[in-house]
Amino acid sequence: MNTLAEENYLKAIYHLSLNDVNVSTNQIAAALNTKAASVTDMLKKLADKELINYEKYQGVTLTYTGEKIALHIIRKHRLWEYFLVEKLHFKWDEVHEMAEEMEHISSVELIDRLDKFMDYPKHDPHGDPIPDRDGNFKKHELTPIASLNVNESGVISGVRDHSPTFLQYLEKQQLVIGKKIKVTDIIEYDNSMILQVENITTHISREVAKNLLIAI
Amino acid sequence: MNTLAEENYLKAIYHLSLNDVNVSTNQIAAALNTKAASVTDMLKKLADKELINYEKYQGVTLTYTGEKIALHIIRKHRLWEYFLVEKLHFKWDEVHEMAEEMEHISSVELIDRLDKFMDYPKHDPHGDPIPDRDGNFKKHELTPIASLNVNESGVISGVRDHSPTFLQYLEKQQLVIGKKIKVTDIIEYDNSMILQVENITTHISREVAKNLLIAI
DNA sequence: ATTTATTTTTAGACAAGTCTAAATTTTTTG
DNA sequence: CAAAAAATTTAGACTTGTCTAAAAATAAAT
Ligand SMILES: [Mn+2]
Ligand SMILES: [Mn+2]
Ligand SMILES: [Mn+2]
Ligand SMILES: [Mn+2]
Repeated sequence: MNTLAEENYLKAIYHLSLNDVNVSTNQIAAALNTKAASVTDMLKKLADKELINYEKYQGVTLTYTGEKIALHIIRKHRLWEYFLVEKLHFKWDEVHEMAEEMEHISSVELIDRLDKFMDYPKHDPHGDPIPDRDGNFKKHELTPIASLNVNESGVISGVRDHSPTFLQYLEKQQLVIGKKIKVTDIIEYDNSMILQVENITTHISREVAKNLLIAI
Repeated sequence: MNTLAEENYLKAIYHLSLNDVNVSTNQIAAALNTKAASVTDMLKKLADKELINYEKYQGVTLTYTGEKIALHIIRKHRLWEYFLVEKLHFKWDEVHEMAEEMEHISSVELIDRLDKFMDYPKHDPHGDPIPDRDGNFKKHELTPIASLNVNESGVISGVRDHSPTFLQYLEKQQLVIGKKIKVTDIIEYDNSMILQVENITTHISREVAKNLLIAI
């Protein structure tokens, strides 16, 4: 159907589209660790297949079909991540690279059965929503802890940075999905925040606060 | 590490090596649905990497390293087949094509945990042995039902033909792994065989008898 | 509104893997 | 054992996806 490279481009374009309506050649190149010239070549191919809308120098958007394909790959990625954590007991910082390979397994029946096997999980280990087989999902409105004021609270529900180092740090601080937190103080000097995480008090930098998301 | 194409060649050579010490270019081409010229190109590459012993016009054998890699791919293939049947409830004739893709997922830790998750199965859904992480397995000595005489019996433990049509036929006749069978008669005219499978009497052709394996 | 800087595209090349057609080697056979 | 047949390798070409370097277009800045 589509090659591995094409799938990776579609997925990257989808993710970049969440921040910008039109996605630029250079953004894609950066996301895929490749060069702008290579991206241009691929954009032509994807446009020929009518998976993206592409006008020279103007950046791209996904077509309806392109978005469906991207969402299906993301569905597979997140279901496999859930499987790896819930069934094989990997930690949340260990699964992304494996899922990058597994998301390209083509069988639709397989992924639907995997979904059922795990009882239709709604979110992956990082709190990201898992699209259903039609590509639909509820996008939960999350805010960074950084946007809270003193005495406000919420439940940790997602991360903005998926890097293993960040995830490992969070785990060590017990700042994991589902934990209820409350901002008890904000240090004026560097805007760092003091959190109450259940019984524990934790001090996090502004940087961390920006990348840790909560539902209020 | 190795490309998808290289892995498929190594696996094909391994399987063909079970029947012939030296594997020929044409045999590999047939097994992989490709052309002899393409095979020659790849054999040079695999020889450069010291994964096969190759002398022009003489056919190939796997090196120690080449065989280890082949066995690791086969381990992954069979563990995923087991997973698909035992956990996702696919039928034994449905899983091979999916496993052809899944066998290339690279993580060793993943496959070891999958192995543990399923409690270290020894055979895949078709009765083929699953190598352990070091590539070791007990090769069970199986014989085709065709080699039995009247009144001899055994337990169905493997198949020589893995095609969906054959597997579907066997399932319909209840001739599945683990069933005890006894040869009650052999028809002289066409060498077909009458079997007692638990309470049922079944009549199978010589062709089927040759491709259905039992442990005695 | 030009000039400069940045982004994007084009041109040309390369590696992997495949193919067809032709040349070579091995095997078979009369 | 020489001629024919079969198997294998080489030569040259093509596709996919990538790259560098140069050209063209767009955006930013004086
Ligand atoms: Mn991920
Ligand atoms: Mn995730
Ligand atoms: Mn199989
Ligand atoms: Mn099998």
